[in-house]
Amino acid sequence: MLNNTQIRECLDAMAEMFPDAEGELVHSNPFELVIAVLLSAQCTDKLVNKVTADLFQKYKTPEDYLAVPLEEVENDIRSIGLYRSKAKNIQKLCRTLIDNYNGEVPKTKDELVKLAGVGRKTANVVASVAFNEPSIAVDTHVERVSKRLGICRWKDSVVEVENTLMRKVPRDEWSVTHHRMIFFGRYHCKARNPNCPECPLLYLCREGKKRMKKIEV
DNA sequence: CTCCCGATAT
DNA sequence: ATATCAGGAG
Repeated sequence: MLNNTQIRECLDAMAEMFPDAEGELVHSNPFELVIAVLLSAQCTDKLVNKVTADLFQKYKTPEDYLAVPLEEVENDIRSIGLYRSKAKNIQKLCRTLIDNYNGEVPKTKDELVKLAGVGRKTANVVASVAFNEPSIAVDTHVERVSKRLGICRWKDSVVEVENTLMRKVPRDEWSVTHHRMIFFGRYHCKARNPNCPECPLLYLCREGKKRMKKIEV
């Protein structure tokens, strides 16, 4: 397990590698962001952006998604994958926004997680990006990077990873750290082929050292 | 825990 | 061919 100094070194290295890291889901308001993040489950940001380019032209409001049959929404997001549950969740979410929130996206995480298709990770992203509430959304990249480096334990749940990060990272760095960890995981510490040989954190990374030994033998 | 699921990289 | 992708619901 890394100590506080080592974790600080991780944050600094990531800041140097990805100083401008930020969310890559294209959106122009909180409602579009919720839809985009909901769609992004088990799918790349790039593909989500390709689909939402047309989707957000066609559907501007919660009412718009409810004005067409479920099958039409399914068809409009089909290429994303998991499209049946996502389409159903979108319409259900829109119904809730209209019935309970005057058609607006609620701002607190407690309210956000109650929306269909919105779990802890999506709620954290929306709260952070749309409403400037400090958050660390633990997605596949944040989880993998935290575990490889040794910031948390391999068996930790995503909630435990999130709690550990919130404890170890200063609150005013939560949102940038979250985005830098995603970039670090997406472009450098990749799931399949992590770039350990060129990693500035190799000297403290337990998984990296293990992998480098394998390569040499 | 399983299921949902198409696109893309390797 | 198969692992992986800004996960969430049942």
